[in-house]
Amino acid sequence: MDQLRAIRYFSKVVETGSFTKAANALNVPPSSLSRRVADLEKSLGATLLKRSTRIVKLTEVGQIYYNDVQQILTQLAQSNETVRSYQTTPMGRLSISSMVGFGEKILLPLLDEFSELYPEIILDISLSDELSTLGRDDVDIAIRGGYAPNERVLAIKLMDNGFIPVASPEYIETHGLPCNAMALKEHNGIYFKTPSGPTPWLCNMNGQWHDVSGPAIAISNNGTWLAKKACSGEGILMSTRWALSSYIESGQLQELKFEHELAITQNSNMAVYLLYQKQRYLVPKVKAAVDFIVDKIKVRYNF
Amino acid sequence: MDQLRAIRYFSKVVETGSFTKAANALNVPPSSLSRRVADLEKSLGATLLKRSTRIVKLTEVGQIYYNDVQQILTQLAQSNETVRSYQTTPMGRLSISSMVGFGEKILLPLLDEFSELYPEIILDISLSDELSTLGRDDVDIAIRGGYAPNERVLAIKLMDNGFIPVASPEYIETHGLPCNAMALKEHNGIYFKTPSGPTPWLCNMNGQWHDVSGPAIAISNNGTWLAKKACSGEGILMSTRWALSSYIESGQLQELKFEHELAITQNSNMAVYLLYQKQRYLVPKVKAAVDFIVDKIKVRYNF
DNA sequence: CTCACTATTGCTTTAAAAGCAATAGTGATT
DNA sequence: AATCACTATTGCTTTTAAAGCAATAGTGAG
Repeated sequence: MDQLRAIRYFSKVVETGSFTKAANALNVPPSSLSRRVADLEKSLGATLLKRSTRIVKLTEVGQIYYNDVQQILTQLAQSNETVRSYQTTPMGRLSISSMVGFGEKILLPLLDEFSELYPEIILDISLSDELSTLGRDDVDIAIRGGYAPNERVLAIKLMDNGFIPVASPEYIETHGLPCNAMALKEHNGIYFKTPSGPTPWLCNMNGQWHDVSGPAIAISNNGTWLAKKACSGEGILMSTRWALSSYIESGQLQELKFEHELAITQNSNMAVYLLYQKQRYLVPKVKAAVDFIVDKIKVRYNF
Repeated sequence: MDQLRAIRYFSKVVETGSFTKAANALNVPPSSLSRRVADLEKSLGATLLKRSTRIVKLTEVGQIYYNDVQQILTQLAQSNETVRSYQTTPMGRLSISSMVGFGEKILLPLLDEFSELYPEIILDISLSDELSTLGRDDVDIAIRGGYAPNERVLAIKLMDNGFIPVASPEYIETHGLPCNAMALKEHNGIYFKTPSGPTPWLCNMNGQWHDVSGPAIAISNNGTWLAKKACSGEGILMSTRWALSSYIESGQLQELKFEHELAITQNSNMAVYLLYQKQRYLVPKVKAAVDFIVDKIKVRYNF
């Protein structure tokens, strides 16, 4: 018996919920599916599917087996692809997931260049601040703010992700320059929001953490909109240096510096990481993209 | 093409290093192997094996593919077994690996009872202090001193693994009771050896670690032998409480207590863990053994 | 209670491995 | 350097297993 084929048939039946539909999807007669699945069940000595003419559903073991087998199928597919594409030119669909802000501001412009260099790679970009697992999901490369990845995943630090406070010159003129971190409590706050909530203004003075957040006038997970608000003098904003650098350079915003540095979390080593599955680095398209992104960002942003 | 069969053929060829030997092992003509492996290579578009009439060896991709595929085969075999044995009585070969000392002193007596309870389970016990990976190796259950397992492996704490210093009454009479930890430096030392070397006597005094090891008169990885030496008054021994408790109870050895506790590593939370692969808990024999061991040890040793 | 749809089964056809014998190539040995 | 022994491969036939088709039996909805 070709167990692999039987498993594929079985999976399709589970996914479509019907032998007939699965048969159409696979372009084989329903009788084949029926027979192969029956073979599989016989060889396992267990009933995987509870069938009636109207409805097909998984048994308890069937559910367990389906889950296991799904993982095995993807692993096998990946191994096959690794070998197939080994020492060939980079090509095919490359799926990249990135944090929204970083994606819009830095990654997408970079990938435009990348596409010119490797026209045979079809990019599939998802921007989201929710963290994807990078295991089950078919994401080749993920870019995330500093969190610890698991052992199968390799993480490369792309750049710092420290937050800095800024305000427009107009705002400072009107409201005065805060003389120290504590004074921020009296200022209008524009807050960046992560999936785990708005980021407070924190300050570490002599080993003690203080929350120096001022009254909020705007909260969003969209950095650009917040930066606009800051530019028009509505308040003080804390965001990442890379998100703000263009505004600072043009003079629209200016960095506020204090004796005691500000932060948005007590966890100090915040950074942007590029993540990929170690074994997938052998796939040319993945290797090409990882190398390209890491290299360009090293050159352009880590002055 | 039956890819699974092709992969099995391929693997056998790799393992035996020869098409002919593999063919004998599998009871099929060599031509079948040759053809199936060729099919596989064609479908992958890569050469997996470098053949000459005398020698067969893996190419670079072949090596990668072989490693990947090995894992997939074991996973599939395990999934199959899970289903096959689902809700049947515990039976079959159960492979357990344990630290030597713990195995001899605690586990094996326990497993004698287990065998009576589940006569259909054939036990396969390996005692070793080297740590096995529990992934590739076909070990169902492993018992190890506190180290962090990976995500797929579940760890259950069986008992503490703290080391205590002991000496025989005769030794104390002859050499005097050490008045504090520092005084140990003047005493004869009997040292337990782990794979990473002999275990020193360490003492944390006011946040500072001191090595208070005395001159060694015996070093071994065999706890029983060391305990005998300690009983005959040759020196002071540090070993685990569970290894020494019987001697202490009989009065052959007595525990030395100090103001500042002794240890053999700066890492404090030493413990004995039972490890198993999460998904394998569904296999009755594994579940039976895990439940049995954890339960018995909870009842008997965690007073 | 009937109808429509579905999974299954018996039978035939088709495809793909197994099996066997012969061939060609390679590395060690003399 | 030439032969020898052994091995992987290939051509061909046989065997096996899956595909394909048509007919059947069973079940849930209306």
